Amino acid sequence: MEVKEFYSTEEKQLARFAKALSHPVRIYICDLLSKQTCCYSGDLAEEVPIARSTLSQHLKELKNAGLIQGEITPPKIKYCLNKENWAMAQKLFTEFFK
Amino acid sequence: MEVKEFYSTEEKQLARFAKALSHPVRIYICDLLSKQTCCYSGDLAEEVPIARSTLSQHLKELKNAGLIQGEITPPKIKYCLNKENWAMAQKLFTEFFK
DNA sequence: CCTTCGTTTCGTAATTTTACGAAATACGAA
DNA sequence: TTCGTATTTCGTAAAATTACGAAACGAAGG
Repeated sequence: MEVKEFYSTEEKQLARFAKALSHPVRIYICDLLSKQTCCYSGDLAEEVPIARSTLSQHLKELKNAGLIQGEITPPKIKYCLNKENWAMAQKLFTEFFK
Repeated sequence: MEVKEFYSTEEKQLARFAKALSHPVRIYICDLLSKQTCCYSGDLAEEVPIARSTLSQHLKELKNAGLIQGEITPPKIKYCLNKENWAMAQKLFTEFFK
């Protein structure tokens, strides 16, 4: 028997997006990706003052939250916003603050 | 000598707000407060499926992030949105997703 | 003054997050 | 196939988050 969920899908999804954005470097990355179309992990690594492995973890979290996606273009990996989910996040936040 | 900050004030502030909103119960609380004007910790405790002490911790986090404020009206405490910071969060998120 | 009510703080535990360097992986080029 | 480049995963450690119940607290009422 399923325990009844207290929180709505929207609430959980919004919290999930918020969590993905709860670190300055992830804000920075998304901001960059929303301005230019895409970027490479390596290019980011040169800008951002953290280890590459740590950056990779942050990218993974954004990816898990669905906000970005990575496209392999050997030997690099090109990251872009996931437009669909980005729009959904935008909508959820807009609703929330309305 | 101050180490130069990599992240801008806006980035850090946005991450801070996002962090405050990164848990469903805190989304729930803010949502409630944005719809009705105010509410009491006790009333929340009856709705929400967590211990009162845990709820108190969540309220504290929202307060620390500046999103809500508590007003003592003995023997209860009335919580409201902090309108000024709420507007700021709204603006930062709107900018961010634009 | 002592009790009660509403709430928060304390003590504690389990889990998650953040961070790093070393090692592993994937792929194209030599 | 071996090398070099780009990136991720692993192993690890420190710190933060989330959760609970018990205890403490502050103000009003008896």
